[in-house]
Amino acid sequence: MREKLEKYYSFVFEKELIDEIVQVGVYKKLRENEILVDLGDKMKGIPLLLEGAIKIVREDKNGEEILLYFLERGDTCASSFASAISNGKCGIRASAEKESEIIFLPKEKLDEWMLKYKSWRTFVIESYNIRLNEMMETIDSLAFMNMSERLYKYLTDKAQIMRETSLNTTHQDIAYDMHTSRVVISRLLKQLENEGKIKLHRNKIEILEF
Amino acid sequence: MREKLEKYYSFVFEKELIDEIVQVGVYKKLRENEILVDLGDKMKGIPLLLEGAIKIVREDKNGEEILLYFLERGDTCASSFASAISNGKCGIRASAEKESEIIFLPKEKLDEWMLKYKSWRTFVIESYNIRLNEMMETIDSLAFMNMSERLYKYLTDKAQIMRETSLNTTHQDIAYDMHTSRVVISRLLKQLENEGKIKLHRNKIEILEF
DNA sequence: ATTATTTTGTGATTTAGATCACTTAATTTA
DNA sequence: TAAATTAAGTGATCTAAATCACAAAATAAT
Repeated sequence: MREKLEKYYSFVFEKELIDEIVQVGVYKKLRENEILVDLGDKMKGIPLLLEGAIKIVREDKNGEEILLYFLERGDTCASSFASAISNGKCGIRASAEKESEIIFLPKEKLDEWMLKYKSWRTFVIESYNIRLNEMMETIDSLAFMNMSERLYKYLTDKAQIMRETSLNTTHQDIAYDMHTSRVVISRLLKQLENEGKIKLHRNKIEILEF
Repeated sequence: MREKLEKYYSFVFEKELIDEIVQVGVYKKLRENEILVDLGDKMKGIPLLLEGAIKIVREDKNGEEILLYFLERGDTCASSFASAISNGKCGIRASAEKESEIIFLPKEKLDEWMLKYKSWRTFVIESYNIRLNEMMETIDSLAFMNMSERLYKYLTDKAQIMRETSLNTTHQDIAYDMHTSRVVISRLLKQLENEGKIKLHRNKIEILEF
């Protein structure tokens, strides 16, 4: 734990803060598709992502969902932070897109560290900013882009996060994330393949052009 | 200034913090439609809203825009905070939806107060949370609602923020905010009128049902 | 190997919303 | 008061995406 923490966070946190995190943080390994936070959960702390990729989705009353963004190593879940601090409920679901490793930080420390460590304050504010910007990007795609553009962005974004040039996914899964139908995705994917941007396989999409 | 500050913020901030705000804050009155923050601006501080209503919109490269949310008294602009702290650019435009009063807080104090005042920390985190939640609501509308539902939500939300049951606006203005066309808005408004939810006038929409 | 299941492909149809083109009504300006 | 401008109404057409209804592969289960 300390090793990875230092690898990804030593340029973010002071040494003393890293020491504290090692002391109070709870290491957890998430298997693929494991749910980390569910709708309406009250958070007892926040996760610090060491390795892997976490998908954050929003769900409406009819159980339909839409992808908000992905988290990767170095990220934390701003929504959890919010929920942890204010004892409120979390309006999102977070699930591991692949095997991931996190450190769970107890909420008692969150405010304490705000006083003690400048790097923690910066990290928290930075995290919120990144998240706000991600949300704006999501709004941009929904408001200004057509399905084909959104789809291509989804594929390249996800590939980036997963650190792979191929995605192991089905058309139906993409449709869920983008809140549309499988038929639409299948047709647009075929179109992107004809344009030479991707190559389709069963359960797998190769991205040829970024 | 002190008077309004105490009226709306005395339950939020400690007395000492209010004193400091009075000392370093710059009071500003915004006339209707005045632009407070524009796309790409670097913020030298953040606005604290005393009175009025501020509209926050996002614009894409083609100059098309979409409403993100409104701010009302007691709110601050989280995007500005982000931008001010990190010296980055602001990805939004903020304009006064009606005559408003703000206090401009210099960015030098933002981090200093994080150390000194628990209430300031809470306020900053709370503001971010509120904004994240607003953004999620915006995403919900875009992803899950049809135009008619979005329109009705827009009207009732805006009326709430403006503290009026009638809105002085044109169909075209609504169309800009919702990133659609005037024709679509006109037809849906007529429909809502037929359903008895609103009453249409020239340059004015009465909301009959909330 | 045969059957069942999952994933993908594809035609046909429908629909919300976009776009075009123009009219009518209200308000402002000259 | 007449002309110009701005706001709103409305028919016609178009299109992206949704929906329905299957067929055809690929893979997994028996």
